[in-house]
Amino acid sequence: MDRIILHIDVNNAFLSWSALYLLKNGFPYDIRDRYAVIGGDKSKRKGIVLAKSNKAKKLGIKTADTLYSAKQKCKNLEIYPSNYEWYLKMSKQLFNLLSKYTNEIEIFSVDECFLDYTNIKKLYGNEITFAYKIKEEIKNTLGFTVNIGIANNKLCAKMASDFLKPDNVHTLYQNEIETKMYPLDVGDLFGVGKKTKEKLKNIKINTIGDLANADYKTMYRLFKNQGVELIKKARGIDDSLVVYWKVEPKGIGNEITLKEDIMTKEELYPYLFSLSEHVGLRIRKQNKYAYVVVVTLKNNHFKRYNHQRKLANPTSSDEEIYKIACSILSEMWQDEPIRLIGIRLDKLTTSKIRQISLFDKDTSLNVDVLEKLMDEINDKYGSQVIKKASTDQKKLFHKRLK
DNA sequence: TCTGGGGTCCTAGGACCC
DNA sequence: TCTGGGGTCCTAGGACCC
Repeated sequence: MDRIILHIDVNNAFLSWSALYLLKNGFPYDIRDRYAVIGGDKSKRKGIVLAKSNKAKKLGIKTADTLYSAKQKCKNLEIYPSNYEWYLKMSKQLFNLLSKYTNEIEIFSVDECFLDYTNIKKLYGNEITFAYKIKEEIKNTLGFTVNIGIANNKLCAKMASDFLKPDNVHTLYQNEIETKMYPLDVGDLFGVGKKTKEKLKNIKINTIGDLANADYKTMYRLFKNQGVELIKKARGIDDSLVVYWKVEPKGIGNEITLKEDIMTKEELYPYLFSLSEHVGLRIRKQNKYAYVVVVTLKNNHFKRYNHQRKLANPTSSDEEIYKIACSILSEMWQDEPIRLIGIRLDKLTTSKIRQISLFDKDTSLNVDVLEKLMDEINDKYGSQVIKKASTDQKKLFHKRLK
């Protein structure tokens, strides 16, 4: 049976949500009807467009444009600040509304999600009718519009929700891929960014259809495995599941653009310290520890580079993170003006204990740890090593460890 | 008045072990 | 003295997404 997947995407999320916030607080008009953008703080050197109204979009203003260039495109552009706390609230309201119908929802970002309709179709009927119904429900109860894409997999549902905006429902079923998707510019394909698009255009691949029919050998030569994946995507093939349980983050990072470029290592230490506190707090909130600390720098030419260090024992301590970060910074220091600095914790684990010596007498070993240890041994030496042991043998093993 | 911050995934090369 | 390859781990960097 074909799957039915919906992708729900808030139209101009940050701008729509800010519009609602302003209206709620007595603002005289709806910024969705103006030449308006949500912008970063210029005084902090973050002057870029985060979201734009449809009117502003029509003048060619794009997300991530500098506010300067956005104003070049529209002299009387209105710029409003972002309000992340409010955005999170609105986001939560949206997902709560949708979870009335099913819990098979995958939250993809603050303003979009996938919904697996396959199993609830018998409850709610035709998916197109359902999509229109919840689109209206969202508009009437929450006050903002969404686009909904309907397809037989996540990739096509996402592509479909990107068709004509705003406030629309589109389908992109298997049998519509050639007519609806093949004519699109190859850069419109999810997963094809600026660089890949350029490379593709160089070999005369201009549309998604061109990519779908591209020569495997050529694609492999130029893009390796990614090339083969790209062809599959262009043909609308995607087997990935709607993952509706809470996804554990793989890493935790914070970075900051400095008010001015900084020339010396020593001046960066205070920033490194406060970043350590930030990521430390976040990782402890999740009861996790990190095996890897990464320091990222961006120089005044916007070149980014990073160094990392793997730890023997994972950590969640501010001081430890800070010390390691300082040491990494020294190692990577190139004596050039620095615009941005960041710390990231990677390879997260829920357990602080990594290695247990089999002959260590005073390990406070519990079953969880034993299981983890077994997993590690199995991973390393092949699954049969421990699987074959009987339960009794396992107990014996456990006892010996004690 | 130049150009954010949070992520994920992939690749390539070197070290190291068997 | 000479010569493998397979596998894993680690690091750096790149591309992409919202």
